[in-house]
Amino acid sequence: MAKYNPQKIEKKWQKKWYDGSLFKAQNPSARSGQDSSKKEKFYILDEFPYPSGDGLHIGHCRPYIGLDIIARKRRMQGQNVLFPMGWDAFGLPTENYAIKKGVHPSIVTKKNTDNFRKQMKNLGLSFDWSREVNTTDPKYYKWTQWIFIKLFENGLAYKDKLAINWCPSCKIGLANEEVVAGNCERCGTKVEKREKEQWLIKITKYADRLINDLATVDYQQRIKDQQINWIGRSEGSEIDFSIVNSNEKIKVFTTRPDTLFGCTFLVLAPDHEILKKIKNKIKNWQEVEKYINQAKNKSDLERQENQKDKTGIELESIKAINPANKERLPIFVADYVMVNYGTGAIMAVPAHDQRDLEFAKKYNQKIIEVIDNKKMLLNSGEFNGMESEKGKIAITELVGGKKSVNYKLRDWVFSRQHYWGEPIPMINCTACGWQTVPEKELPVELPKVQKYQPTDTGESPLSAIEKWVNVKCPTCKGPAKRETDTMPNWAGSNWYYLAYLAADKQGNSKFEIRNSKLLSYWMPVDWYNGGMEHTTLHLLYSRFIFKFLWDIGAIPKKIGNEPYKKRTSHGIILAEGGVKMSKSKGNVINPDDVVKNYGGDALRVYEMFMGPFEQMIPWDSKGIVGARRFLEKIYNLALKFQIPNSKSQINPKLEIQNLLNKTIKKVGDDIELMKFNTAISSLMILVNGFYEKPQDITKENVKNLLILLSPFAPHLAEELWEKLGSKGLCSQQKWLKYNERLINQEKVVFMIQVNGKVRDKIEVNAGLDQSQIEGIAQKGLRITPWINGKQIKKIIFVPNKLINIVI
RNA sequence: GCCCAGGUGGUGGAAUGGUAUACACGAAGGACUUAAAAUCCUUUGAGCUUUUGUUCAUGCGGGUUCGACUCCCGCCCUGGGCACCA
Repeated sequence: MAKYNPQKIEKKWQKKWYDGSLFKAQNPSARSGQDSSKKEKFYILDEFPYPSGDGLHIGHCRPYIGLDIIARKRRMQGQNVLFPMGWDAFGLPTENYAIKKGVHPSIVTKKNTDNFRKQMKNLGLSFDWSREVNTTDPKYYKWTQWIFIKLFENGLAYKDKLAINWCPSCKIGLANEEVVAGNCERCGTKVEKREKEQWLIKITKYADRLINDLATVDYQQRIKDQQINWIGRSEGSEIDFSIVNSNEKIKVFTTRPDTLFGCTFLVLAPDHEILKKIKNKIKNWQEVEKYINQAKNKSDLERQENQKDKTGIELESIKAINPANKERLPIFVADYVMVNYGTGAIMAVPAHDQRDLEFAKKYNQKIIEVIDNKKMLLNSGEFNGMESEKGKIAITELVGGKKSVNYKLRDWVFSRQHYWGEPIPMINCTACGWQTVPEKELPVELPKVQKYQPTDTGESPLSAIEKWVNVKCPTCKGPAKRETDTMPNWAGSNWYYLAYLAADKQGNSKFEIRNSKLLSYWMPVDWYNGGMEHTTLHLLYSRFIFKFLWDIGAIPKKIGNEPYKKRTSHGIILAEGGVKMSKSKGNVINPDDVVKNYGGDALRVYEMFMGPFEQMIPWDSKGIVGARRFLEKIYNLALKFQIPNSKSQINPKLEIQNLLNKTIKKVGDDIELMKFNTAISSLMILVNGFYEKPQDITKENVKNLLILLSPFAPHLAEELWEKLGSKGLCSQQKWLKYNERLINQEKVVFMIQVNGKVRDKIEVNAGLDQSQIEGIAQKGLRITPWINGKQIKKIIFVPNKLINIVI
């Protein structure tokens, strides 16, 4: 008997599938002529990877395989499936490699994407390769630039000088999102603060919509929670505090205006602008200034470390007035108050705020309780006895404050001082100011440079190319200069799900983001899967950009303003022992090796079987052996039916039918729930069942097994389908429907419990009623000792399942 | 500190109110073999028991229920996210 040889089988079928464009999604125009059956569209998407030089990671494979299973099943169910793949190819590692080796980044990118594509094909992933996109292709980034222009035209892109997070190693400005615990997300170097002119995008303007519209989409709750948390909306009041003998006022933001009577001092952030205005009135200004300078030099990390030991300094000879009770309040400067949140000043209520309490104790400030344990106000003048929740409005009104909303979300820093990114399509004219590059001149292509490394001054390497930098102002034709900063990695991934709709390897130049026919047909994405680490970055950014495009009419209104109908997340794969895989630890598993040793199908089955899809899970080099064994078992089973005269039996055995129908239901349901591990387990049970009753199974049974197997191990299914002499391709067969009648067994095992403990089991015909079961149950020899001489209080009956005698 | 997800055999895990430990890995014993690998068969939560059985066990402590891994309350621990956010 021939042996299962995945290496040979897999190459053969991959060639058939990809050469035959089997997974090509049909655009509406192409369909109208020939396909009158009107298939339902299904757009399923996984995040496109950054094509690094290390090649495909074993962890990448898990989401791709999972979604491939869903895509393959939906195709078999007759849907017009769009399952595309592309490359998010701008980025630092490629640039760093280019700097080191002196090779142009586009050549490195080409090499890497070729490798990724090959690796993906080795897994039999059913991507529509005719729609492959690459963010570094000028035809692609023309539209990334176009979106920027639209943002600028609509007042959502602006330039501002601000203290940015600066990585001294990468020589690059970082968004808040790219700073992890005070360090650069990429290289781990301690981040510094540096003032720089930067482009910013007003994502904060969309903060409320980004929260509220989550109610309209089907995202895993943990994803919604994390986004809401990140945006950090909090409602409160803004209240003005006058300063004695001054016209200046200190505005504070508080979520607890009900505690205003308990406010015993104010605290300003060290860089609060009012300090400059009132410094003449501050007796100890020299000391205060010294404190301010110290605070400025503290890094974010140092501030975090000093959380418990709060420092501050009182402004001597100056007092504020509590607008509620007219008490005179001391004013402090302390670095536990942030300048960029709220108003940069707080009213301290030490009785009801932990941080204020710590500070008050250290600097001997009064502590006044204003809320009792029944959440009623006290020590609050006319408001005593009022519910604190009502007091929020009442006290805000009393002092002439107004309702206010604050967010943790910041505007999005959009400038990078690097070569390998999309040039920002802006021109600065001394006479006219910032101008957009005219649309017909897009894309602004990256010019060729000699050196790719960023400059020590922090300017982009593009700034050195005078010929490119100096241009005519599009408005007045006077001398002007191009923007030399490039866009962050996130720019190209903002809209890539739209790029797949029109992308076509041959006709890429005709690519048009505003194709309403394609948008109307394909959007929104029906199912989007990606990593949890992108929840607050890419996922939020791309939702924002889609809403913006919708607002300006680039997206047909009827589609709605959410790009993704459903969002799921996969868990990462850890190394054996539960630690992260990393090159430095030498514990990285290479998918190429696994494919070589066990086959692509075995890798697919193992990665899906290893545990719940959304859960983090360690790799187990022994686990893959089980997957391989399972496939060999199927191979050997199916070969028995190669004998040409093996005829299908007309009346297959009922038990096998029952098992098969149960499996059809279980596999189908589980795929939709991404419970791939239990789907495979049920396939194993089916195969084990076939092995136990070889005389009862038919060729038809085995063919059904192959159809169910095909999304998981498509190569093997295809090969055996052919070997059984079946027509067509297995992956193009109709998905199986189960027969409800055949799922229900004729005989059921009935549990007999006494006081909730199982004391006996009986096999009876299905559908017996309570009195019939009671009769059988009480006669049972095993039961009698338990109920003998006892009073039966109650009998619980669950049809076809159990009877519980309570004594 | 706040938000989220978890805690089940030697291991990955299954079971969402009704037979706890499916499925797989590993281990032990056996068959085949000159031998090994592969394959196949048997056993495999712990205890008591010759068997029949029976008791205990899903992080800990309570509760609801005829019945709880599952629901509720209070803890402990692990992982992820956020964090002087007023």
